Amino acid sequence: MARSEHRSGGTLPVTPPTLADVAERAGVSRQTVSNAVNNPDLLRPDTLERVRQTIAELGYSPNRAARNLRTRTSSLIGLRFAPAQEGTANAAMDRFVHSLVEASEEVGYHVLLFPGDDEDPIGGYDNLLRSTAVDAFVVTDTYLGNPQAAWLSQQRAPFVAFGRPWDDDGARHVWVDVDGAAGIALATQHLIDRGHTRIAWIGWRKDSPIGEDRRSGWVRTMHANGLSTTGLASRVEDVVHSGAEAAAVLLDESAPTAFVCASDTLAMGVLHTLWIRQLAPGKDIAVVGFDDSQVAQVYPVGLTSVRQPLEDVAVEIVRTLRALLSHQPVETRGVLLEPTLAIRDSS
Amino acid sequence: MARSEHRSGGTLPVTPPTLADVAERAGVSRQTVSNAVNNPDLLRPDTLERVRQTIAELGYSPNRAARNLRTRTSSLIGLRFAPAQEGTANAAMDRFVHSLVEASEEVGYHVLLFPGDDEDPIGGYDNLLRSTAVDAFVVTDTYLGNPQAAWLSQQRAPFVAFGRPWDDDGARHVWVDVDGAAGIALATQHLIDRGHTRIAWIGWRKDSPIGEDRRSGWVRTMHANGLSTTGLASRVEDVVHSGAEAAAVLLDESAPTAFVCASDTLAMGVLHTLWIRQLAPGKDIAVVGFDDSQVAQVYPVGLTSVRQPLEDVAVEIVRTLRALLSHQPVETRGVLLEPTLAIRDSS
DNA sequence: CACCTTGATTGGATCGATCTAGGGCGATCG
DNA sequence: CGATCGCCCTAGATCGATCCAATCAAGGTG
Repeated sequence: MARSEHRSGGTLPVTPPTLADVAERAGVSRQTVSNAVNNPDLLRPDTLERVRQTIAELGYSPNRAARNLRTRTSSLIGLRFAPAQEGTANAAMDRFVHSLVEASEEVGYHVLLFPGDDEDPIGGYDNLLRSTAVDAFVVTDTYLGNPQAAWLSQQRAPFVAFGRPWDDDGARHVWVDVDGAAGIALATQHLIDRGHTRIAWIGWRKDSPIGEDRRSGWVRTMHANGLSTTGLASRVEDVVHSGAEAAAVLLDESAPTAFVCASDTLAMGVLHTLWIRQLAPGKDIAVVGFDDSQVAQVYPVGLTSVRQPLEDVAVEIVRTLRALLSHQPVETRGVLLEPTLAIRDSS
Repeated sequence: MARSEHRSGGTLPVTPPTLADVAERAGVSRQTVSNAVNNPDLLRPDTLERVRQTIAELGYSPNRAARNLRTRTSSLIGLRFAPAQEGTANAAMDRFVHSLVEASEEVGYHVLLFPGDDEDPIGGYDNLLRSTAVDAFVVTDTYLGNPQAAWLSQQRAPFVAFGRPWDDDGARHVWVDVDGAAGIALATQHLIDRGHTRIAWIGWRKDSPIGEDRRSGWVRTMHANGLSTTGLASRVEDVVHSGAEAAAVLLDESAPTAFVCASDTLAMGVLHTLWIRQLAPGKDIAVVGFDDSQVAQVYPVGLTSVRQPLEDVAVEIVRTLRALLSHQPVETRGVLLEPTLAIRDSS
């Protein structure tokens, strides 16, 4: 069975070299080459060296499809990719995806993106699962009572969620999340340390568990420092002008000297109100946002913001996925990571 | 050869049904089932119906790995994913990736992300190519004289670039790009229509071909309207404070009434200077940015910005990729798309 | 009626890797 | 000294789909 000749180090041959090519050239069997790649310990050192050299000469790399077929794995992690919403400052996805790609690469996995369809939220998952196109999923939107986590659990599909199963106590899946309350507590304490006592909260509507969680960090820290929260909180939609309006009302009614916000979007609204009223952020009134978005970073004054450790989240998720996929017992059902505070001139 | 029974519509079976399972149950050969999936026209209508029903009953979906192995394709498009740089407003990647994922899905492709390594820019490409893990690539960073495009061309690897081969006239690859000059021309004309005559340009350093291209749109439009550009241009680094400094200098020396910037990042710098000088954006001085980033959208005043038609870019790229992969002759080597202007209160 | 064409379907071979069982060989042991 | 063990390696079978060549039935032609 003569194969086309392979040029070494030049352009890619029309058909890349196969395991059999390497085996023939190195004078060993196919299985030995396979072992050289996957179980080097099984080979005698000199054989290993010889095979490795041949692999290098031919520029051989195992054919993914063949390997996937035989091992019933794909080394792919599926991720439904939703873009940042227009008109908001929410930019977590971008950084998270990058972190996930990096962390996956470290352990030999790649990230496969697929689009989301709000009308058929599990369609994309189902297709990939049925065709065994991916080994596992990372689910990022567990908060809205989405059926994905439950559905995947039911299918026995391996997945890790970024986000706690807020509304489902019975959820049995594994998750990684960032402690938003701790982040807001950090921000609140930071403001208190700067001498503020009347610190207002502008958060999301009450039906958002994430929003309520973050809010609790503010309440907790205020009370722990003997400060009152009455009349200092507002719950609105996550859009700029809502933040602006809320800030205006709070300034009029309660005269706070600082604002802690559930998002950078809301913080931008606060900054807008300050600008209108000729109040200097950071000097007259302090403002803190959440997510350390690009907006927070490039806003002229610099917006202090709670920064999620997305790199660590990604690493933790990949670590957990590996454990799941190798059928090791996963010790903890959930992991909660601590955010940090990116301090800028607005506080 | 008895197989485990498959429950219909319940949890996924331990091993999903195969083509052979469907064939046996429908009382036809494997090839007929394959044809029902891939070449329905070959089947007699009643046979097709019967096979389709069986496929539905079993919840059969072709195994990707097997198909990939046999057809030597993967239906995957590789994309090197670099996150937005911290401290800039550049957010094109996020939206572009989403558009690409959507456009790919439409034609049965998925997007595979892999990390970039500045020290070994072709490493990721090489691995995926050798292991035939992807069918093609989308290359997004052609501008920096990166060796990727040339290397991929040499390897005969199918790819489409998002971005013109600025510095390589001999480049023979296919590309899709957005006409930045036209976008800036649009912005400039918009300002002229508003009555501005002294319109300043703040762009990137001269060694950026993209920056020079965008600048040419400003020059062209100014001259076409009989307006002078002398003393009204500045070239700086793409960071906020450089934009702020440039704006300050220009205001002092040339008293422009409007600024057109090569990026939203620079525009934010301009807005900062205006804020310091108590000048109202949109009233006293007009400002236009580039990229329609989240920053432009949530900045309190609302930053007018040139918006790249990334959805169209993605569609065009996928269309071109399909042509490449089906070995159809690609009629045009490059496609240039027109941006639009997102008009907000800053102008 | 023999011969050819067309349409619908089939069975074996194949893609390139890994799994499984087993073979060769030298070292160790009773 | 033969049996046994472990190490290193090999050959055939296999994963699940598609390619290819061949078969069969039905219809048209001379």
